[in-house]
This record gives sequence, C-alpha cells and structure tokens, in this order.
Amino acid sequence: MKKAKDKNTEEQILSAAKSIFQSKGMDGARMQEIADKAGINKAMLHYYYRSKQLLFEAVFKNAFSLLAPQLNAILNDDSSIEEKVRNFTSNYITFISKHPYLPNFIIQELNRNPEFILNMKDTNGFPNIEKFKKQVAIEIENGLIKPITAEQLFINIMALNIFPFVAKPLIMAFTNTDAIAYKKIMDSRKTEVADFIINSIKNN
Amino acid sequence: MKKAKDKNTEEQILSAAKSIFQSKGMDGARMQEIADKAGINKAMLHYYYRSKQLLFEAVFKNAFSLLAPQLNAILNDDSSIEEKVRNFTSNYITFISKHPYLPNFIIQELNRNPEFILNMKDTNGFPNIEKFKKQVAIEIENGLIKPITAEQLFINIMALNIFPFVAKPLIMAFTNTDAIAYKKIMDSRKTEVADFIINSIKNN
DNA sequence: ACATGGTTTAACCAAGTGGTTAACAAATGT
DNA sequence: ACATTTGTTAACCACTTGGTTAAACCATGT
Repeated sequence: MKKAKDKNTEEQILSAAKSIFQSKGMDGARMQEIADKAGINKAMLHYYYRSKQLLFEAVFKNAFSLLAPQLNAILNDDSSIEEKVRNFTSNYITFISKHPYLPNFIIQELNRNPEFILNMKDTNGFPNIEKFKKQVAIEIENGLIKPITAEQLFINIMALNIFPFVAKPLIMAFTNTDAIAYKKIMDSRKTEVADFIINSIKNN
Repeated sequence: MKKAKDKNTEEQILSAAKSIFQSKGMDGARMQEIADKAGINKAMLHYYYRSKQLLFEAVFKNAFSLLAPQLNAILNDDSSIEEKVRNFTSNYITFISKHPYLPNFIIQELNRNPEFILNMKDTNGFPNIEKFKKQVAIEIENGLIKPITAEQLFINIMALNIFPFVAKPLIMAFTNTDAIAYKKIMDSRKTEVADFIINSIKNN
C-alpha cells in the first residue's frame, strides 16, 4: 500500500499545516510544530512541499477555495437580491462557525502580501462582481431597490457578515459579552443582518 | 542636553517600531529592522524597552489609544444616534486614511492573543457600550428608531466603517478596482454608509 | 533472492533570532 | 577637577530557524 500510505501522509501534513498556519499565520508558524502536529519528521514537510512558502500557499489556496463559493452565492446566483441577501447571511454565519479562523487568515495574509491574490485571480470560480453589477442595475431600474452601486452594496453585505468574526475579541471587549453571549448575538444576526440590509435598500 | 537627546532616541525607536510592527505584525517584525529604521544600534532597543514584547506592547497601546476615542464618539457622545452615525462615518474614514495599518494591526494582534485586551480594559477611556445601550432604548421608546439591540447596531456601524479597510486587498480583487478607484469608493462611503444605516433604522 | 523505486528518519548546517556584555562617550553633580 | 550616572556602541552568545543530506526502510516487480 505505497500510494495509500503516501497520500495519507500528504493529507496529514496539509491538515496539520492548515491548523497551524490559520491560527498563527505564516510568520508565527514553525515547520517543527507542523511536523509534530502531523506526527512526522520535519524533513517530510520538505519532501512533500519543498518549502515553507509552498506549503503555506497550498494551505492558503485551500482556504480560499472554501470561501470563494460562499461569495459567488451573492455574485453569481440567479435569485433576486433580496433572496440572495437572506440566504447568504444565514448560510455564511453557519459556514464560518465551522471554519472560525478562515476569514481572518485570508485577510491577514493578504494584507501581509497583497500581490498574492493576483495568482488566484485567473483560477476559475474566482469571485467577480460583473454579473452582480448588471443585476443591481436592473433591480434599481425596475424600482425594486433604491439606487446604490453594486460595489457599495457588495461591500456592505461582506462587511456586516464577515467583520463580526474578524473583530470578535475587540467587539467582545466593548460589548462586555462572553463567548456564549457572543455566539447568541451571532445567531441572531443570521436573520437580523438580512433585515438590516433589506430595510435599507428596498423600495416600498 | 541629556534629556532632550534621550527623549529623541526613545521617540525615534517608538516611531520606527510603530511602522515595522504595524505593517509586519509581532511575528514578522525583526528587532534589527526596527533599529535600522530608527538609525540606532540594536542594543538601544533593549536599553529603552527591555524586550521585543514590551516594545510591541508600547506600540500596541499607542495604536489602541488612537482608535479608542473614535469609538467613544459613537458610544459616549451626547448627540442623537443619527447625528453620531453621520459624524462617525465621516470622521472615521478620514481618520483611517491617515493611519491605514491601524485597524488591521489591532485586529490581527488581538486575534493572535485575545487575552491581551484584558490589560487594556481597565485603563480609562476604554470604549464601553453601557451608555449607548440606554440611548438606544430611549430612542426606540420614543419611536425615533426601529427596534434593534445596541450591540447589533454598534457591530453594524463598526463593520460598515472598518471592514472596507481591513479587507481592502480582497475587495479590490473582487470588484476589479485599482487603488485610485478604491479611494473614490471609500470617499463616497463617508456619506453613503451613514445613509445606509439610517435608512435601515429610522422610523418615518 | 535481489534490484528498484519511493518513503522516512536522525543528524546536521548555515543563517538568523532576541538578547547581553563590557567598554567607551558624554553629560551631570559636587 | 573628578566621580558618577546615563547614553551608545561593537562584539558576542545561546538558541531557533528553514532547509539538506545520506543512509535506512519497505513494498513492489522480476
């Protein structure tokens, strides 16, 4: 069972690397720690991934490939804006509870190295706003929603959904909430955020 | 002029440390790089600040002390919620343009070490939501705004204002905007974000 | 049985890392 | 004038870092 074993090790490495890189970042992560977590020799990391940088890139791309479909649900789905806002808000908050480090990891590493996203831009499935722009224009023309640019609306949707997870420690301190109370607040947001957005843009 | 010279060196160190720590984070920053930027010997860093950790804490507290008053403008000012939202949104975006690394730095380091904010919580001027909670309750009771918890409203205000700077590289990629176009979008937000929030919560 | 190929390991390495030291320079107090 | 304190430097140190190497291991094909 050469191939089975081999595949297993490679996956074990990636899984350990994910865990370490996503919680400590590129600079804070140590190859030795990843090896320990994977239960293998440090040399194996280099055998399978050549360098810290390449291992990191594998982890980053993997993380990004989880986030991208979520955003495409807003940008490329065919339902109405209202439906998309409601679905996304509900789904995203559930999604992130399973991957709590993900948004922070992506944002942090992209700020450390903004050019890095260019590598990813031509992979297919990369979120792009063009289709959403047309939809917003049409719904405004039809009087369904108030005038707003697609960019601003998209930023607002992202901000309201993602930020509470990214800034969790900060918000917890300001609002005097513990982990349990915070979880409840996030749960409420599954519907409240959608209402907040739709309240603001919908014509009545 | 011992004191003058001495003060000058200390400030030079702090200024260099700010620049390095805020762009590279605790883990990515190198003491040698900070010394070089300050134009002094590496040993001086330890002479004035003992350790990397303490120098970092000085930088962090300094950064936090810049951000806190901004948030207190929302939480503790006496004007109406609508006025506060309009003022904050306009002021904050201007403020952050002068300190672009600041929100990211604080958020990133707080996620790396969430207990760290506890040190800061009992310094006076630390943003606290209690007064704001009362104000929200009153304005709801008076029929000025629709029902919403103070926590949710506060999170929404922070999210809409801060997130676009934190996630800048990500948003730029998705919306196909360059630095100049992005700056323009941020400028529009000075009023648009306030309208967006008020539209959503105001009774009419 | 044996050669072959990929897999795994322990030991190693050069280049940094934060931090210290001891000597020197400059200012201050007396 | 001289001793003392404070500021500054170059050289150094122990330790960690990512990465390499050469030898061993082990499943397979012949």
